Amino acid sequence: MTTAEENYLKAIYHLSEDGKKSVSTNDVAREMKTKPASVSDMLRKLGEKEMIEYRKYYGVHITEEGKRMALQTVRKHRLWEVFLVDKLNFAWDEVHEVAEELEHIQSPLLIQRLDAYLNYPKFDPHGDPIPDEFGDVKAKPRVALNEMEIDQMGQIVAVKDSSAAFLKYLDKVGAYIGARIKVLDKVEFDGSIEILVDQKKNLFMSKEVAVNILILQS
Amino acid sequence: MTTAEENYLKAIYHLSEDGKKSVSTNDVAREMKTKPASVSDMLRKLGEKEMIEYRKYYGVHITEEGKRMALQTVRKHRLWEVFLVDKLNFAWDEVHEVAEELEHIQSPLLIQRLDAYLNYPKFDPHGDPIPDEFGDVKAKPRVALNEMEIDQMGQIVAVKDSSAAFLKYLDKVGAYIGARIKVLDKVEFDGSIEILVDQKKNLFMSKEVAVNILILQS
DNA sequence: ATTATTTATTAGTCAAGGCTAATTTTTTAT
DNA sequence: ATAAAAAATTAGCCTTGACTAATAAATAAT
Repeated sequence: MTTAEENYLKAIYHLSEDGKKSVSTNDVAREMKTKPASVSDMLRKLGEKEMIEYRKYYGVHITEEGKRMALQTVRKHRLWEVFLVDKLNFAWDEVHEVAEELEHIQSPLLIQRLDAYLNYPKFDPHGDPIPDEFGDVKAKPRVALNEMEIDQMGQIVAVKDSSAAFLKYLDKVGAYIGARIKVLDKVEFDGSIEILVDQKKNLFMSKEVAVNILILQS
Repeated sequence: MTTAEENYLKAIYHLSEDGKKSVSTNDVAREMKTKPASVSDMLRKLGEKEMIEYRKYYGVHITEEGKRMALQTVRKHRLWEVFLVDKLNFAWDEVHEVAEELEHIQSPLLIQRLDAYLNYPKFDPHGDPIPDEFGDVKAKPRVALNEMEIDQMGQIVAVKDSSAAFLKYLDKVGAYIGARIKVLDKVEFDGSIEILVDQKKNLFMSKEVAVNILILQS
């Protein structure tokens, strides 16, 4: 698998995640920032390698093998993101580009060792679950609070920014890991959000705060 | 700079290190495991970019700018090697291939952070000095004991294998960091070596031991 | 000094991955 | 049901970095 193939497969995998049965050439082109003509070519190749089922003019469907490969790449990407944030003190929103390069390093041993070194993390800094070496994802995905809709409920399970200042702020306003929350209102204009904490306390916060709070939805 | 260009430049840099004024096309081809025809092509390109001075049929000479670039790649390579050994518990002789890939990740910030995280190491696990961010190499190179010639002298400055077992062995035989040594004899057949420690104690060791002892030559 | 040999370069090809332009197929709208 | 629009594919070209075969230049040997 070349780097380009890995990237296409990952894109196709992500595009199929949202329950979509088949992914169109244009979808892939948009995601990959390439032209549809280039995509057609690559789909033919990935089809021949049986990473996808490719029926001309009808989009693609990822195969089990393709999914396995894509999940390996996703695993590597997310492990590197954890490394960058936990060990090298990158901010959670600074890591994507670099991880996009690091994920293509070919060394199963490296990933195994990295995983152990990071203490087998289950989530990346954005709250997305990290597949295990077999491509299995056990953990339920977390979502940033700002991405939730009105009336949705869940539980605060983690924060992205663990700076002292941020934790202090959370403590002050009465938000804590484990708190059950419900979205009461969202302001379209600035992305600020109002939530109900533990069915008793109303809490209004800016988008800047909300993006850093991870929710396990229920 | 592409990955290929970086690799060629690094090869040319290494080949010019041994005081050679100019490096031949064949030299580069051998080092890069490519054919001379491919090298000619790349030399023309690197010449146009003024990374090297290229006179057809007369080999190349690296420019200051080329040296600067090559040293950046060397720096990245060696920092990653330290990471792999110090943090991920790779053995010093297992890291080269992976570092060869990692060195091409493009992110100055990453390298800066990695350097800090590793505590600004001055040497890689093979004893080679790590250039600073400006390409300056202050430290004198170290050499593995097995690479020294008869009658050469120096001082033990580090070990590559820092396992308890190895350190215990060194202690037992009376070798220690700081000891002054002189090579008395080398056995061609198995690479074993006999040294004089602190001008008084003869010590015979296998190649397996010698490769793990780093000497600052004098 | 001329030939032989070695070394290096050019010419032409290939695969990967991108592109544009032209064409074909599918979908949508009348 | 057919025409128009949208989507996808093919054809043909480009660049990078390899290769082989053919040629040219430099060096070595007689």
